[in-house]
Amino acid sequence: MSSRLSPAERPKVTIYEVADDAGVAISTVSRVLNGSKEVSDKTRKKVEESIERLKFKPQRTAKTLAKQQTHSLAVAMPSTTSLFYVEVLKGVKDTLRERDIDLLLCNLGSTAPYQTLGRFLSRGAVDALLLTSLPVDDALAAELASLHAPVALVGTRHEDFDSFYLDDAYGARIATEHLIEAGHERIGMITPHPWAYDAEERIRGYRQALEGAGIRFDPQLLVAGDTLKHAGYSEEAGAEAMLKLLALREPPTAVFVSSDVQAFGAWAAARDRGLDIPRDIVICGYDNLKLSRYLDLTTVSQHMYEIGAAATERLLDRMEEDSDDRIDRYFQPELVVRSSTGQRASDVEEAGEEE
Amino acid sequence: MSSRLSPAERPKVTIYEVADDAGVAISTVSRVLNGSKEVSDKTRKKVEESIERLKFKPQRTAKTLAKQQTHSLAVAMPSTTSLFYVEVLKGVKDTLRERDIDLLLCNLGSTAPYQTLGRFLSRGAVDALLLTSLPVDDALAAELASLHAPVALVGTRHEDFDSFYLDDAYGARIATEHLIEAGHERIGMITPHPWAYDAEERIRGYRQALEGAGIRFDPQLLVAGDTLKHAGYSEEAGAEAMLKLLALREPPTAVFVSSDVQAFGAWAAARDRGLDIPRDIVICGYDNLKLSRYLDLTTVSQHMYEIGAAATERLLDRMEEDSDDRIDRYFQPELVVRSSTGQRASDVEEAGEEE
DNA sequence: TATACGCATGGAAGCGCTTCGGGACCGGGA
DNA sequence: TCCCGGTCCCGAAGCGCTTCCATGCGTATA
Repeated sequence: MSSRLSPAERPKVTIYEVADDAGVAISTVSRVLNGSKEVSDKTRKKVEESIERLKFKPQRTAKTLAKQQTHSLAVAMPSTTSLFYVEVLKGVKDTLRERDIDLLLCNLGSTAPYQTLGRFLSRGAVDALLLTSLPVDDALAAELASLHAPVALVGTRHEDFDSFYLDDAYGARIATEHLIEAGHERIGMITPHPWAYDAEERIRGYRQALEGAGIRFDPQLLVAGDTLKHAGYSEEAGAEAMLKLLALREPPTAVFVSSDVQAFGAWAAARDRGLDIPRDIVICGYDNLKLSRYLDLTTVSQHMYEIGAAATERLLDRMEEDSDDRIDRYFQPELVVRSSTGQRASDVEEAGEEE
Repeated sequence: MSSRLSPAERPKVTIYEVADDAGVAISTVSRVLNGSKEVSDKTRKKVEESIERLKFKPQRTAKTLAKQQTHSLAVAMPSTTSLFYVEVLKGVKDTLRERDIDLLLCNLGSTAPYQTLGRFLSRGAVDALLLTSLPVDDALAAELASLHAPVALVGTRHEDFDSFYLDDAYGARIATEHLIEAGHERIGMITPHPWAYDAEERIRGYRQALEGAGIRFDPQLLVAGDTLKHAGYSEEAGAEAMLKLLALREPPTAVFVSSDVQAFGAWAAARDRGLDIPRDIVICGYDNLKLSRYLDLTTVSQHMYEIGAAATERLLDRMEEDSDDRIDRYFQPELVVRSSTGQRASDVEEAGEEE
């Protein structure tokens, strides 16, 4: 290796050099590269040898321009590093595995989602877009349509796009019902910020469950943290909310928390107050993060991994052959009972999906 | 909006249409787009109006080909969704914020790192590459050099590239010393798989500490889990290893775990055996994941967020103006004491970085 | 043997932008 | 009045691929 040209001084090798070397036209080289069958075995072999000899690697960006497709899929989420969205991302990555497709990440941020999304919102910017947790209004729908690329929505719905979403009310209801069945009557709920678009449904489910059991809804028991980060889906906000509940004259004996992340914070806050869980207070989360199994937190599984995978699968399909019909599919949440609501854990057998 | 052409039938608008509309040459439009000052105010305004009117958005891919740069930074890590690397990723994203640079993710996977990395290893594939936890041998160094783009190494070192790495031995030593100071003598250590390239250093630090305190090293107390995923840096592996320790005739009273993730598993395993932490057994982790604060886990901070940010910063600098010198910087780990090693927590004041 | 046809290949025109060389036009100094 | 230098803009040639069309050749058909 040392006797040859160092990479830095090695002349740039393009399809032209390969064509020269093999004594064919660049169109023929291109055909070989793309596995076209209109090439005789003899020439193919010749070209392949040249490619090998020159260590030629086709430049993606040129192909991109010529074919008008980017080999990329963009994923836009409020935060690409929060535990919750990471689950979705895992689903995306695992289905993308082995495909020759670049994954582009776009943090919407909670403040100005459209701004950062903007980069992808023009024809030819990406081949497909996975958009999570962003309600789609008419203006955005028009922008998305102008992409001329498949778009999938996760966590929200719009008739023009493939939608994969959740029955939040149902999830909240089964969680609350579980607490009721465990004998609790004074049940608090920790929500994210009220303007988080998915808070409302969960509150509805919570109230449905109470109502179904003949328990009066007490507004005092419905609290949110003050920290704004991640629309209130944060450990900090969870802790703050829990402290509010504990400060009540008559604190709840059980708390349904809108997310596992908040539940972690709430748990820590209760523990710091010297409370034992589940002896002194019972906690139920929402999301079933992988971590929750190790905290032994009862929670509601939203199958985010599966949703991410399903949405990606669909996008890949449409990238190969687009179709006019739109998927509108919702995933049913599922209760996962662990010891934080009283039951001693005996469910360590859950399959761990690849990270 | 409804009276106009729908986006689908709207004619494709390129720089030519804008030039036509404004009555100038495309080169002039290009100059306006790039803020060149060789354009009179009058023409500039005219062009800007046309751009606005036609809703023109320059196509990145064309620019990419013309300028031979991709406006993208690739991050390659063993897993882009594991808690540990997510911290690094946060650092990357936060420093990239507001920059017009795409973030490409590349999962090395534990099995065939070079294969997936390959896509980026050719001239013009990406503008910069951040490579974590992958030891660089001569062959890889040559490949990286042929990128003709800045490369930063995180967690490993190579003289040809900017390197940001950690003093693993030191971190393991201060953790173990902390356990010793707390009065423990029979101290176990849970390592990842022995062939994990960073395991060795930590074991060395652990032994150094024991030695320094005159405690004999007992090979029985050095264990790893059997699960291979993530090179043993997983909850599962941590749990398995803890069970091995507990099965010893004379189990340890304190355990130093090579990573917080493993510590979570170890913690759960101990808890499931009815042990209380820290009363019955003491645990110290490594990494200081955000979550660890809520578990109240004593751990060693590796400042991964800062490292990710520093490396990205450097790459951005070199993208603007490359330099020949190479950074070789190491970060000193820091002990974070919490209640899992006996002390009652009183350190909830840690600043929470933006996720 | 002449004609038609199919296959393998070459040639050239894009894809949508950047950039360089040059030209038109204007103003000021000699 | 002439020349020179600047400013502002145009035209055209890339960037490295894909792909359509044309061409030449060999083979089957009449």
